[in-house]
Amino acid sequence: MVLESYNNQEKYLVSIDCAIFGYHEGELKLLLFQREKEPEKGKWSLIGGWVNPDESAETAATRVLQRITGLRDIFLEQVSAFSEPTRDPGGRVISIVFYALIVIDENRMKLSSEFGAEWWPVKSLPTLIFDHQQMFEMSLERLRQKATYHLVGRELLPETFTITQLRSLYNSIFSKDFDPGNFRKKVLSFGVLDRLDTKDTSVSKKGAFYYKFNEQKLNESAD
Amino acid sequence: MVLESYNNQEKYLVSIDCAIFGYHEGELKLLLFQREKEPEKGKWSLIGGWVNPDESAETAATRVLQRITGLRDIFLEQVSAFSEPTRDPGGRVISIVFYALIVIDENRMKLSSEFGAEWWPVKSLPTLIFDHQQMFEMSLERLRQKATYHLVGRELLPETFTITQLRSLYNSIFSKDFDPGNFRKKVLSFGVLDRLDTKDTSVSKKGAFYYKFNEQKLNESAD
DNA sequence: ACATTAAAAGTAAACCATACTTTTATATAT
DNA sequence: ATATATAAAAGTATGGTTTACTTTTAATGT
Repeated sequence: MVLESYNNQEKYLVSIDCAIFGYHEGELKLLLFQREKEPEKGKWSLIGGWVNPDESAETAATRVLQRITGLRDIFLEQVSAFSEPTRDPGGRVISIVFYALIVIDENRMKLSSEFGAEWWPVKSLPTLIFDHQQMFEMSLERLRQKATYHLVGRELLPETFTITQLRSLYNSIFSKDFDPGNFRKKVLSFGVLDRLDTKDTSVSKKGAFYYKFNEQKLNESAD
Repeated sequence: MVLESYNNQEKYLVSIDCAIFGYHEGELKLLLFQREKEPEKGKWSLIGGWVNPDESAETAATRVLQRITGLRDIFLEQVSAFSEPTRDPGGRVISIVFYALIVIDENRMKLSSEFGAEWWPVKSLPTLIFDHQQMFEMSLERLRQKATYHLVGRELLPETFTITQLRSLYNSIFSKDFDPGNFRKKVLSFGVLDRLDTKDTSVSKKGAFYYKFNEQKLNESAD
């Protein structure tokens, strides 16, 4: 806005909320906080935080994510601003929502329990506070869009993985079963995966080759 | 955000900015304001406004749009929040950006000149202030996405129109020439257009049938 | 050695996009 | 009246992609 005076205008609290997706034990999961105080005590919420004076919303989200997970370089994308005047009963707060994708790795990841955070399967979430259910739904929709045009395995799977693991990730993102043969063909046609010489024999006697993302080809094919 | 205290937190000005698209004389156009004061005097900007205490960003955008154009029920979609701390040299302002689609109709539309507003072809825009160029680019990208999966004619064309007019709208949204036959086939396959008995004979001797959107079929096929 | 398992490769039909050609309707000129 | 020109509208042929399904392959454990 540029025409009217900047004085005499009401100011508002601005926060970020973040739908953190991870993939674990064959399921897409969402990281949630349990609320410790009234109102809404016991209910669950997305991870959030304030936007500080020297931060953009993106920077604030990155900071919060790093504090919770201990991880740097997390994939992050803005979903939408939520601004209904009464959306937060505690006061007028405008929240800018992001979704994030992280590799769930208990070793590298800070214990989320220290923040009262827990992973929930997206198929059976608890009741969320305020408008957080809607925030989650919009975030999942965005993730699906992203996963349609780009391979999202690098953000959600360990460094090496089998095509079957990638497929089961996609199955759980889209809540449907992709055909194994067609999925393989499609995924390899992106031309960004390198096949390794090693195999995963834990699930099949034949064994399935491990793959990893080729960063260079990934950059070349970027958007 | 829900955990920390709401006090002791900095508050910010929150505005909306709106990329208003219209279609006129075979061209996609953007409605812009010329800035009357320093800084950036003479430069152009998107239409903007403050978010009032009793309003969501969507409500604020609708109000501003109605004030500028005199029109109700304008199609409006949120694009993104822009929140770089220094994006506005006049102060910390977080702006939520929308794009809107309107039918340019001099009769029904309030003279935009009273606000110093002018229609600019998107192919030759003037220099825009602040981050408004980026706002425009993201808005156009969203419009293209929308137009890919939905027919956007109803929001941008008069009530009745020929397939050729619709095609030339799409040509100008995507800056390319769609094949007449294929475009017709594709567009009619959506199944939301009704052919009228009247024809436009101003451009061809054979004449081209007028079409209009069938609201019911449009609702049934919605998303 | 053989049965078993799931990966991996292969196939055939259906579907859709694209480039291009032909037909049609009609105002205007002859 | 008839011919001509114009662009709409319809049609066609090709190539690529998606989808459902089948066959082959590699490796393990009995």
